[in-house]
Amino acid sequence: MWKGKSKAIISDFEDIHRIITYRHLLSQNLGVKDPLRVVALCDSDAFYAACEQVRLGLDPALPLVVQQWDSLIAVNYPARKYGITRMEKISEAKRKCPELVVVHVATYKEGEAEPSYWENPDTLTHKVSLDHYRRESMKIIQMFKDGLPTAEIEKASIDEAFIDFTRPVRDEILKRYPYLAQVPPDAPNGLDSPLPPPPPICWDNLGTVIPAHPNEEQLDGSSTTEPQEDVGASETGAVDGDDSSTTWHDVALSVAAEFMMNVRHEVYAKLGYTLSAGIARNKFLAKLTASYKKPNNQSVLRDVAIPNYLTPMPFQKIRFLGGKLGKALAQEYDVSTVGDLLTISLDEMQRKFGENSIWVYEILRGIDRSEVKEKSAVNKSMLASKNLLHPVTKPSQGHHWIRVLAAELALRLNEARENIPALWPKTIVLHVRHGYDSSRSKQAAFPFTRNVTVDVIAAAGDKLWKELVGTDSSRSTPISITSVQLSFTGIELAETGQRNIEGFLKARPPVSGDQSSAAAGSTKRKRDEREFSEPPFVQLAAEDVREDVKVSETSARVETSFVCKRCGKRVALSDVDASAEDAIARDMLAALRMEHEDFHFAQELAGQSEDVSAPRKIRPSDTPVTKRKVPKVKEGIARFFTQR
DNA sequence: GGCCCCTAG
DNA sequence: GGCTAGGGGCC
Repeated sequence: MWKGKSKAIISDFEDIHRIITYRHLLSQNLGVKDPLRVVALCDSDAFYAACEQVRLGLDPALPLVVQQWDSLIAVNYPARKYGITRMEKISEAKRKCPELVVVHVATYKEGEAEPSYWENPDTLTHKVSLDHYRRESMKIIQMFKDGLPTAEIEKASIDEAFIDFTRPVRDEILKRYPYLAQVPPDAPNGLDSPLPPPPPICWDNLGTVIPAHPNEEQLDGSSTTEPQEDVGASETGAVDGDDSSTTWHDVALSVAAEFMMNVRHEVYAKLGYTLSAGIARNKFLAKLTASYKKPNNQSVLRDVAIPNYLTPMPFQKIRFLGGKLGKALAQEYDVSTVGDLLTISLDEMQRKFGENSIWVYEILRGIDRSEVKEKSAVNKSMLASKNLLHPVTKPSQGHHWIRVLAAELALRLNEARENIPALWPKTIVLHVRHGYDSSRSKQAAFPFTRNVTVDVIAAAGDKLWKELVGTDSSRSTPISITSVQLSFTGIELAETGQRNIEGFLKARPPVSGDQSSAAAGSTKRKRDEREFSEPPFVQLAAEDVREDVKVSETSARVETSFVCKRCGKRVALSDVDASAEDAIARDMLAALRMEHEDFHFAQELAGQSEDVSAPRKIRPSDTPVTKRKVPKVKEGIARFFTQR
């Protein structure tokens, strides 16, 4: 029906045949409209597997997989030669390749300070940790930034980044071809005159150039095999027979390819990771181009090659069309390739799929206006989750997993704070999945605390848990919880009173009862190692876990209040909180103590005398999830400081 | 701001 | 399939 249109009509891709003028070249800020725009997508090959191979100092040629419980989460290329894929059982993979190197991903274990590599982690007691990969990822991104100081770099995921080469490439072109900097006096239209013909391009060692006309005979001599391990490559990155098709945009692509090649080599030399890259005129094409040839390769998509590259492409391979939208398109028109969809008019598409489908319409024609923009160095959210093979059936069993997840979040947040001390997660969210389908979540404001401990996080998590699933006594019907997720969202720099906050975070709080060290001047003291590296799990050890089971009438009631050594006041949990189960009440009291100390400390930093006002009962973590007015961000922080 | 859904690696 | 992350819609 819609099929049969096998050949793209060149006019569908008109946008790519723009004449490049002096004005284009000499303008600095044309943004996504820049006809010389060059974007790359660079990703790491089988990243998790590569991380383990590098970490263990193994030969990269060995077949290696990363295991997570019974399945695989990464398969390196040597292992793929045996037909091993992800989504496969370990036993199956080993059968296919007996000498397979199998590395289990690092896990946290109860009672341990940090994640580590265990022989036989137990899914009942461990949770996996991807920390090592996150750190390695940051190293690679940092090398991109160092090696390409004028390029825009956007980390797109743990193993890939977009790089906008437009600026460095323009600079380089002007350097190599200085005559372009001046509009010749005899140019017919001044700045709007076309640039002179571009020089011929030698694509050797710049990667694989995707042929413009794949069916035609290709030239020899422009072979573009990789210098690194890619000896077997027979790809001939043939340029079209006649050089007349070469444009200045091709020159730009070739310069970018040169830069990309250099950076990839640097990363390999310094970190040991092989990368694949795609270089094209925009993000979407760069992404599609990167997959042209892997691993350890880079490919270049010239503008002339766009129509024939795109037309036969199954559109569900395109970013954002891989899901429901792509499926809906395929079903609506009973088609599968980009070429098939080119016959659908914009009107038609918008009628069926809404205004926004202009985006799809353009993408199919190689147009993508999205910008490469640097993401802030810090993640906006932090999630720790655990699927439960043995579903939780009683609300009281939740506390244990909340603690485990809280411990991971504490570790990760404090690690992030080593670089950026004023990092503050504004909200904490608990997701709980019941059975297979339904999943619900609750969130609450997270207190701004100097020392984010497991206790503080777990106390907040417990509260959310109570609202989400209730308590043993409040529930008569059995439950079946198959997954628990605890996350921070809205992680940002605490922006108000920056200096105060810095001081607040850096200095060690006065130890209760230790009056001598209570002076605010103690900031000069070396940062106590314990402040950030105190293993959150230490407190989660045996007695705490045991506490879960021995909630009996006979055991003495846990403390629900404490007397502050500094102000002499008794600070108590609210009645509701105090009535919680022991283990939970304990967390909440610990959190309260933390906040109370913060209060004193902040007061001192602000230079107040101690006796002016006894700290009121501070209860940020007490903030209910709904209804009650949550204080504005600034007030939240400002509460800790008096104005000067 | 709170909660849900979609997408992707 | 498990563990993350980001963005958008809707009230």
